[in-house]
Amino acid sequence: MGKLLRKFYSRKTGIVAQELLGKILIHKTDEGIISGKIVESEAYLGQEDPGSHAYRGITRRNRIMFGPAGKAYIYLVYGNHYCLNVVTEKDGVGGAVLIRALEPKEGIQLMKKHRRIDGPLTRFTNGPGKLAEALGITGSMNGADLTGNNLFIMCQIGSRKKESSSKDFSIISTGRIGIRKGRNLPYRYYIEASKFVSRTNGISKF
DNA sequence: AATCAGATTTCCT
DNA sequence: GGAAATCTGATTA
Repeated sequence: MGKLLRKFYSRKTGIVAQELLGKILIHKTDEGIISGKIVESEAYLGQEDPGSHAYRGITRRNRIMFGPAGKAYIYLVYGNHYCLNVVTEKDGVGGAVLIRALEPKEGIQLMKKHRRIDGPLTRFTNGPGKLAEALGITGSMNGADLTGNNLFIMCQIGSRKKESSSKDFSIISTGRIGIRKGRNLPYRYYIEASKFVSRTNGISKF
């Protein structure tokens, strides 16, 4: 039940992506705490991964990916949605994990307000753009330090068991969603049987 | 299931 | 200058 430290993030992107499943993402806002369990993630590697923003080296947009691990890499996609990634790997190496879906925990009312919707809880944060909006995350937070006190990730919310590392779920891996190059690499991971993932029908159509 | 508008930045030519 | 972009919600059939 501790906050994840830089040591956790500063490893291979694929490992971090899988180990983030089941962890709790927390955003402390002026209005209150908003949090959820990470149930879906995608690994985006460095220069060797054609699907990654880092593929062509450092640019103005992706420079955060090449910096120290444990920072937030946030960008605007398709003109209207923000995506939250956590930077991985050693300083100087490109890599990040896209957080694709959460299971809402705290701040449900705030999520509802931010998203301006009602309806089933399973649709509050089942997509990268949705969860960023629900948590109040915008591009102005690009580069935020996840080892700080406003936006961070924890092992568990007050669990009495000394669960340590015993995962109580299986991980499914598929191709990544919404990209063209490198789409068949199995770098998307999600918790089997979770009702809060963005989609369960495996690899998206070609 | 399939299509489409929305809306804006980034990066390559 | 222009294509492409780690998406979502609504509409059509």
